[in-house]
Amino acid sequence: MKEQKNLSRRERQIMDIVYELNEVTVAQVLEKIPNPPSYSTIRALLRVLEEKGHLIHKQEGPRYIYSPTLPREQARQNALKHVMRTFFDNSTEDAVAALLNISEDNLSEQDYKRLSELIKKARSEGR
Amino acid sequence: MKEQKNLSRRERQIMDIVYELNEVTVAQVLEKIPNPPSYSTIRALLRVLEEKGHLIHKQEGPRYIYSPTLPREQARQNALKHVMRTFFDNSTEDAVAALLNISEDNLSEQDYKRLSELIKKARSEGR
DNA sequence: AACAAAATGCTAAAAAATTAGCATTATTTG
DNA sequence: CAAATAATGCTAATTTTTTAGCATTTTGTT
Repeated sequence: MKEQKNLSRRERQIMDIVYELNEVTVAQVLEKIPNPPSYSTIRALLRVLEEKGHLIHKQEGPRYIYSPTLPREQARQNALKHVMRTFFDNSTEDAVAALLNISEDNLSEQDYKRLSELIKKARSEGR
Repeated sequence: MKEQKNLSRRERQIMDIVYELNEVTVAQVLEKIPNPPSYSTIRALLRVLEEKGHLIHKQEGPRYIYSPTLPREQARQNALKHVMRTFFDNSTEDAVAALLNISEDNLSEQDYKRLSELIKKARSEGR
């Protein structure tokens, strides 16, 4: 039950891409990396990640499609928790405030309404 | 204006500790690491991080005290943005929902009230 | 069916990260 | 103030990561 704290730099970069896209081919990973190494390199890393148990692949036509073994929901929870502890002293309020701050330009009246609903709901369910 | 995407495994681990504690000594870092390497090793890594511009140190009595060059507020924003993109498709709503989900057991009536306030405030300021 | 294109299998080398030891200097304490 | 403690300076070696090349196999196309 231990987490993927043990990822090297490139490995983490690739895992992030995998979680962003949910499923990836070698070519997709290559595209997503700014100054990418060779195709070979990506393959090697995906293979390593699979060996370590972080990815699985299925064959789809001519190519492999990789996806994470740890479901996105769990991975995102872990990620959030980590950020909460590292940067927000586990303060939900501070974290939400920062989220709103980041997003405010893109939020509609509708969105705010939904957010209020979320809190109302959590409040009632929480006790 | 580029970020600390280029941290190795240990480097990131150490930077996280630095951000969690705001200021650190070698000994503190050592304590915070589960299966820690030697004192020497931590020192070497802190030195590297300083060379790379991620940390600065001041002398305090007999020892160095390291702190991040990038202010916590900025670092936390970057971290949140990254999590948002990687795991939440940049959906503020989903992210807030996940935050509430993680925290719900620890939130008081008071806390919910404050969260509601936050949203109300953002809503009015947002336009 | 044959050829071209694109994928994987396997292997090995270069680069980077991680580690620790010894010497030296500063600080605390009895 | 002398000894012990605890810190840094410097250096070097091991391990891990990162990289890429060549061979082979599979797929798509004419």
